[in-house]
Amino acid sequence: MKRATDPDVRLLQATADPTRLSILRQLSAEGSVCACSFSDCCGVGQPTVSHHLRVLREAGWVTTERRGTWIWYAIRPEAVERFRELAGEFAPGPARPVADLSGQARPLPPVRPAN
Amino acid sequence: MKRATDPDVRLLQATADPTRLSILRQLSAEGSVCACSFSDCCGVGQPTVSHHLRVLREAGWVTTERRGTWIWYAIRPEAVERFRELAGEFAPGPARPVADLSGQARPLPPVRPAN
DNA sequence: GATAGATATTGACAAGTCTCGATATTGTGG
DNA sequence: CCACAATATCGAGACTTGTCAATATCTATC
Repeated sequence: MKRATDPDVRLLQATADPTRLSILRQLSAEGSVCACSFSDCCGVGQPTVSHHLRVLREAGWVTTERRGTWIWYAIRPEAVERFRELAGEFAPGPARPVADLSGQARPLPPVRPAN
Repeated sequence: MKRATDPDVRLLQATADPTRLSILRQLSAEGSVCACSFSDCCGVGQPTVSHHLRVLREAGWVTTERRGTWIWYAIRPEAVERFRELAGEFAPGPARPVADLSGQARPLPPVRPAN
């Protein structure tokens, strides 16, 4: 997989892992969570948790706040907002052209017929 | 990456690629698109497009309809719905506990203090 | 049936990802 | 300064993914 440069792809890529999805869900439910709380919830070791938290941070999903020895993670509202914009972008498509063309022997040729 | 079994993760994983995101956007904009239209829009070869369309199909994102020699792809409404549910699940967190604890010398110990 | 066009599959390779053990870093308290 | 706890980084191994060239499959038309 080529490393994604598009911020949207990075945001999506960061959600596309079971461990990170669990982390995001826990953060969504509890608001702010100490890094140490993830170690067992996800069934992976501490370095792995740290790695996933870094991925989430670099994708813009979370912020950190150091408090003494431990570090609290929280979801960034901007990330949630952007993700919802993406969700709003996706649609089954306008006016279902397939149905519109069902009476014809063949649909209209595609925008760019071939290569 | 261990192959994802969770349907939600598969749905998210399918979006986490530049080519597939382009495909989903084009489908969202145009409704139903012939497979041959993707070859050039994404700057990849025909087998690669076919591969990505398969990933999207197996993740539940798209359906296909054969019409003569070519095949039309369209986004499944169920996928959009599920994706939006996921988007609604994510939140910056309830009541911002971090701020609530800012006056204390130390925050309350995490739910599960350590390993 | 033979031919041509559109799409799918196969096989291979480079590159990325997830995971862990070991180690380094940072902050706290004696 | 020293020991301890929490977190991050490093290096390596197993696995997955994206891409392509070559080939196969399927459909329409002659």
